[in-house]
Amino acid sequence: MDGIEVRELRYFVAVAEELSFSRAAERLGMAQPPLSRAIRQLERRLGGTLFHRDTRRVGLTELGETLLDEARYALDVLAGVGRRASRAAQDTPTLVATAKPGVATGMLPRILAAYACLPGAVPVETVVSGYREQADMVRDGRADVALVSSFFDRRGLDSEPLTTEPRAAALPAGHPLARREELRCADLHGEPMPQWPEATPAERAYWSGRDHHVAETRGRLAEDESAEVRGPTVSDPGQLIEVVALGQAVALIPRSLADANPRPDIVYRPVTDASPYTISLAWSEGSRSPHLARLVRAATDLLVPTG
Amino acid sequence: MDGIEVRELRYFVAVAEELSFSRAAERLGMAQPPLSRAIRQLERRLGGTLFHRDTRRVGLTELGETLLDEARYALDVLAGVGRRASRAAQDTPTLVATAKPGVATGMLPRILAAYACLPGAVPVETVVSGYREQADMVRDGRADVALVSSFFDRRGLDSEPLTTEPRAAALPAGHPLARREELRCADLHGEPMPQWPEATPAERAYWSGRDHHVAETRGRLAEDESAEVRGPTVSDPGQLIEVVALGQAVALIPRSLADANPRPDIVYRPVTDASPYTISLAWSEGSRSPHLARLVRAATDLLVPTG
DNA sequence: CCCGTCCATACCCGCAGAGTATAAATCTAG
DNA sequence: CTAGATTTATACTCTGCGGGTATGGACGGG
Repeated sequence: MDGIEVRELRYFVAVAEELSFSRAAERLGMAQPPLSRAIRQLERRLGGTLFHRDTRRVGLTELGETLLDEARYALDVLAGVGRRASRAAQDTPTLVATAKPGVATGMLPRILAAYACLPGAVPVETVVSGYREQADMVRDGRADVALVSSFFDRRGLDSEPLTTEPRAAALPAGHPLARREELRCADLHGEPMPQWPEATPAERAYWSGRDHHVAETRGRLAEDESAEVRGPTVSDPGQLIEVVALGQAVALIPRSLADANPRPDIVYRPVTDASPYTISLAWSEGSRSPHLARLVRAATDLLVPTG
Repeated sequence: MDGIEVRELRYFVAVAEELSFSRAAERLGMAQPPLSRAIRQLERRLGGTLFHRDTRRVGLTELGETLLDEARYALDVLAGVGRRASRAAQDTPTLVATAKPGVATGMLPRILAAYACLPGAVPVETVVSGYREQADMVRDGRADVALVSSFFDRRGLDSEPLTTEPRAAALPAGHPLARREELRCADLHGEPMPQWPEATPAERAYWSGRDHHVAETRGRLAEDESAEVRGPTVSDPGQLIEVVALGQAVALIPRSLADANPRPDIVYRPVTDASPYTISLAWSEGSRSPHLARLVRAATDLLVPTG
């Protein structure tokens, strides 16, 4: 009846990810029998089974699925507490900021410069993060703040929008839609759209113009599964531009990305009803550092002139 | 270097709350020496001291203060995972909804009735919660959804606004400000305002009209410490009305509360620039139960007609 | 049909965490 | 100023639990 053990959660996540007790045990650096016992113990404590085991294959039950999600979340929170506390214990307090390479790169130095001018500013370290990794880095304490772009997973984070801009369609030069001056989301629905690897359904909806601006506020619960024509997979904006130029896809991109890539073989057309592209500053809900608060204040004062 | 132990967090919170190792040990049902050791070990792991101890008095260091906050949050998350998982393991899935007695009471039955009509609806249990306790109940898994009113601590919760209404000033009948038709927040700043017990700074700012609608979006970081005249302490809306009627204070209340209490000895005047009073449905970010999602959908469809 | 693979069971061990006794330190009372 | 009370820190012991090893048993592949 006493609270759950983190150790058990870690074990459970490992088994759920490997779908094998022996592989999970190896990954955890332990033997398999104690792992089995620990999972059994967790199941007894919860009063339900987490895995189907037919001595050959291991699969998650429905209960296991939901616990997996919750367990990951809880472990992130816990790791974040530990990391932030460790860093706060150092005698010279420091902030860590992160941003993905690309669109938002220019913004971070300006924010940090503005912050550095404030009295009592502490040193800020900048680290680059992989695509869509920023939110995780903030959640688990590897970073204090991140520049994130819509769409991102808001769980566990507070955020403040900094800039917002309309989105445009990037079309190969000869494309029929290029003749029109303005487009709407529905016009793009039959077209092949570039795919981002490991994108969530909500992210796919946003980048294909099917999110109906619901995704912005409560993405996890929103679902729009209307059929989508999937184009080639791309993993950075440069690839995306190339794919469009080759006529393999049509993309819905932020205006600034269009402006940064003027090319004769691509035409950009505003998409009037697409939800806008927003860059936000995000930080952990768990953290109440005054230094962090000042950095956030500096960023909003700089980019969202009060009015 | 390995992640933090929950046991350590529990111990730390106990000591931080009791500000005494021996009392904390008693509360935890253990002896005092192992507690001291555990805290020392935690301090070594973090690389900083958490308590000032002069063998007579124990006090939190700055690091301790921030860790206390984070630790409470993390423990809530963990407890929530455990409770939700235990409940999900029962063969008959159930949802638990909570609301404070008072303003929002009438709304919950309507939501639940609308939900109950849906196919596949599961039984919903209703529990009442103390004032401002709803968010905690959702965080630590005692409830799945809560009707919460601005202002509340959003950490760890997703929420969806259901209704929003302007706020008005409640003034004793003979009050000078009662002569004017409309007021602004600044007009109230010199007046004594009722105090809610254990209110956070952000809550005090909201109820005294000093939040500048910043509190709505990022309350934790907002601070407005301009001097406030504190009136008598009240713990429910009925008391608040009485206190105003007796001429002991002036209050900033939601319009519906004013409408529900027409009295000859109180006059209500709209406060045009006060941030509105919002009732939201809140649930844990950690949870992805489809039943919960349907309940949320039912509530929003009922109260926020799509348009 | 046999062998390999993978999970479960049985049993043992070591250590971390908890208890007891006690010292050291500081405040209070008189 | 001193004696007692209170509270944290130290020293030592012990026990329970988490982990390891060996092995059994079930299923699938060849």
